Amino acid sequence: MEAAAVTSSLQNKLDLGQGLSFDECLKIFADTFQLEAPTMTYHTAIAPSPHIEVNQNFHPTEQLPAPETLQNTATNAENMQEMEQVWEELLSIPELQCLGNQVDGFADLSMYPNQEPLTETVHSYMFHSPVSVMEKPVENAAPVFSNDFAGSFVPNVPTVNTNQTFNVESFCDDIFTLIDPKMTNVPLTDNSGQSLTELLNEPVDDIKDLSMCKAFNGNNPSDYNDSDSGVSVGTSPCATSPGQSMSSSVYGDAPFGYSDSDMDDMDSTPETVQAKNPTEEFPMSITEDAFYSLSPFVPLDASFETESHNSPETELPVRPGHSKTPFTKDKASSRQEARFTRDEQRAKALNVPFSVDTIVNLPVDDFNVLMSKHQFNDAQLALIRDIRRRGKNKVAAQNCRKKENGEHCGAGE
DNA sequence: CATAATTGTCATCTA
DNA sequence: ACTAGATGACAATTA
Repeated sequence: MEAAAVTSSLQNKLDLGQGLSFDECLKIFADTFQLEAPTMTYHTAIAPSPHIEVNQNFHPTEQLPAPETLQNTATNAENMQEMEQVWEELLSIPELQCLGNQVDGFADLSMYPNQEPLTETVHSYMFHSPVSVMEKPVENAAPVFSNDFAGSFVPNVPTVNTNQTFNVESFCDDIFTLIDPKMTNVPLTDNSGQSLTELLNEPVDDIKDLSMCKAFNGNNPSDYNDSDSGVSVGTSPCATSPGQSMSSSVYGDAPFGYSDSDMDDMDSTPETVQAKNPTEEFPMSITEDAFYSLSPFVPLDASFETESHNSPETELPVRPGHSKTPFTKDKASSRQEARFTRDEQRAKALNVPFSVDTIVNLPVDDFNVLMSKHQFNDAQLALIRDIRRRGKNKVAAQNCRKKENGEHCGAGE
């Protein structure tokens, strides 16, 4: 039984403790059903979602699927029923719940085949935060999400033609190209190199974008509440009620596994997936996640691979004050990135549309202009200042230590 | 498990 | 008054 084969294959991997990415699962699918992974069409294989062409070259008028697409479509149709069965089995596996979310994301999309902004969002974002897609009230999915996002952080993001084939491998490649600084020369979010004008022109200046963070923050209020300096964040309207809102469903299933220990608070109420205030009705801002997803400091590849793990301690550090162990031993190699991710996370929590690097390295004048340009709330301002202060102090400390070592070497040795 | 080294952060001072 | 830099101290983590 192929269904059983797939299920057991995935389950086996999970049992082995391997990170199982969505991509990987799909490949298992493709292998089992003898599909050509590169041209596997999601709309028949998984859900009646539109074809999505993840191609850097977007051809708005190109509606006809490639020949191989049709072929695979037929092939998939033959296996569709069986695959549905597989999915049911797979979704019965707790570790693969995220797949269900992601598929649901596809399904949701399929319901709105013409919502290009949304599919555009999916293209660059869905795999990183399936829950957001899943839970996003598509009816309310204002184009502002994806539009702002695309315009803000991924100016080169290809527009998705919903009638085209979804190319699995190219999709993944593109995704990683987009999110992995190692695979792209484009500093997508590390806008430290950008001119102030460029930064200011970023359409992330709408306070709505910022408010949308509340959906995300909601599930992680302590995230910004735990500012190391203890400054500020308490004033955030986002930090209303710790332990509430979207909670672990987001972090647990979120490919990026924002399972910072800061989120411990929420673990007690994993089912509390609800907004605390009107602004939180926005499940998540594309901007924020996209931003951090693309952050050069986020170990995306690692987190992506472990997205299905749901292990709260597999990702990201904790602030020193926390008693929890921020890192597992296998994460040691990514300590540096994860360290930086702390502030990235905080910024993410408050939907600060700039990279930590930008915040830290921007000249005072430019920084002030930037702050005035974007209408940040108190919490965001405080956080940004903290990030800037910490970032600068970190550099200063490093310099100081270098200097100390140099002096010691020069004088004593 | 204990220890030293490393690193990030905070507090404080100075320019 | 504000910011940046320097530095000591502390805590967390790693080797």
